[in-house]
Amino acid sequence: MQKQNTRVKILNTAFELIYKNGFNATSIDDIIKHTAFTKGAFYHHFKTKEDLGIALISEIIKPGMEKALILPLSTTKDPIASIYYSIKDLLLNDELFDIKYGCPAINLIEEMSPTNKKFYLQLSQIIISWENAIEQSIEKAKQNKIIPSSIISKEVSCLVISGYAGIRNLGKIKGYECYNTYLGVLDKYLKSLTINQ
Amino acid sequence: MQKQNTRVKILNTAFELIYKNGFNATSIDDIIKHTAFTKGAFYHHFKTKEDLGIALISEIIKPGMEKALILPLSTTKDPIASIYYSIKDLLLNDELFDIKYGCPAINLIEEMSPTNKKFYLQLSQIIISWENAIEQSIEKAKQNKIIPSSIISKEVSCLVISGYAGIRNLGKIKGYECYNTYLGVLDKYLKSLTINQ
DNA sequence: TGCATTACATACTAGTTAGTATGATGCAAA
DNA sequence: TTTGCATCATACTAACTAGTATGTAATGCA
Repeated sequence: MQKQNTRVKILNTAFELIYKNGFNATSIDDIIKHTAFTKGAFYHHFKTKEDLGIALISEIIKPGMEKALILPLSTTKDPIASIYYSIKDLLLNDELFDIKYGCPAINLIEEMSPTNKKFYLQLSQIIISWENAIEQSIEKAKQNKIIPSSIISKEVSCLVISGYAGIRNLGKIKGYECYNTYLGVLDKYLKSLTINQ
Repeated sequence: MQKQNTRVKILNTAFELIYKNGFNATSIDDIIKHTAFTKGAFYHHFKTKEDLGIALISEIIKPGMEKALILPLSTTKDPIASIYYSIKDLLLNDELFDIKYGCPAINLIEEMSPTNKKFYLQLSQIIISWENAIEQSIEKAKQNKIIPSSIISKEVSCLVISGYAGIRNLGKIKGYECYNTYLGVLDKYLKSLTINQ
């Protein structure tokens, strides 16, 4: 019980610091300084710093992305609208995330995936899952005659995901205004795919 | 003459290492180890590591982005096509960039702009310049009756730039295939704006 | 030619880094 | 009660970090 508590506390503290400053720029001393624990506790629960990073992804970032972006798509009657609103909710209403620091998953892809294979594999899974969820939504919309069958679902998912990744990057330098602009054009794009626009 | 040479050599070496590994993960010792010079040379030409980073942006990254993405837009007769082809050229033909490591400018925005004001200001300028160039292209296309005046140029630039930033991030985990998919949907989107599709 | 400045090289420092070694405490089962 | 394991704390190390101090060779200029 207390074991889980300590581990989770360290993990949450690490998440916040790494989210704001990056993985390499956040030291283990930094992390434990922000908790009531010491280095002994850290290395009791995590084998290495890399181990902490992997736990961070699989236990915090991945569930968070799934809850915000994937789950809404699998339970909806209006797949096209759900793509839009899941992203809108995440960008405008998620209190956990600060526009200045972007998206935790995208940040880690940027920083770690080119140089660390374990990070690369974990982060790939998140993106591929989201990609699949969007593509299934598009196929569902085709079946429901909401959008024409000529639409290539892979292209839609590519534009949606790259747009999300990009706007979370640009938000760091342009602020909230660009989120609203992006949501406006995303909405128009998705509606332009539908048969009765 | 030789002074410029040493500085430029250090700068180019630093660019390559920082492009691949990030700014924080690249040490000054790393950089000079990849040149024929020593720490004395480094600190003769650069006041601090931050100073090197700023020089990197203004002397290598900014001119590179302007040449690849901004200049083609200001000298063309077909502004919409130029937006597409400038990005296509950069993604598929630029030998300097490796898909695995993304875009140097986007990488630095991701890593440094939230925590370093000088980086933030320099990198903002690049994005704003590109944004303005795209918006002017859209306005030009409106004047030439290529696209309807109802199109909001700010929205187009937002989708194009966020798409570029995002796909250079996703390229790190998905490889070249996603560049082609992205270029396909970018082409379709831009053509969907035109009057005679 | 003499001199000052530039352009480096070498050797250092103080602080930080991930990770380890060892010890203390509590708790659960025997 | 005692044994053993889990849960931490403290103190350490070796390697690395940005930056400095100081010296020296080359270069431009009077």
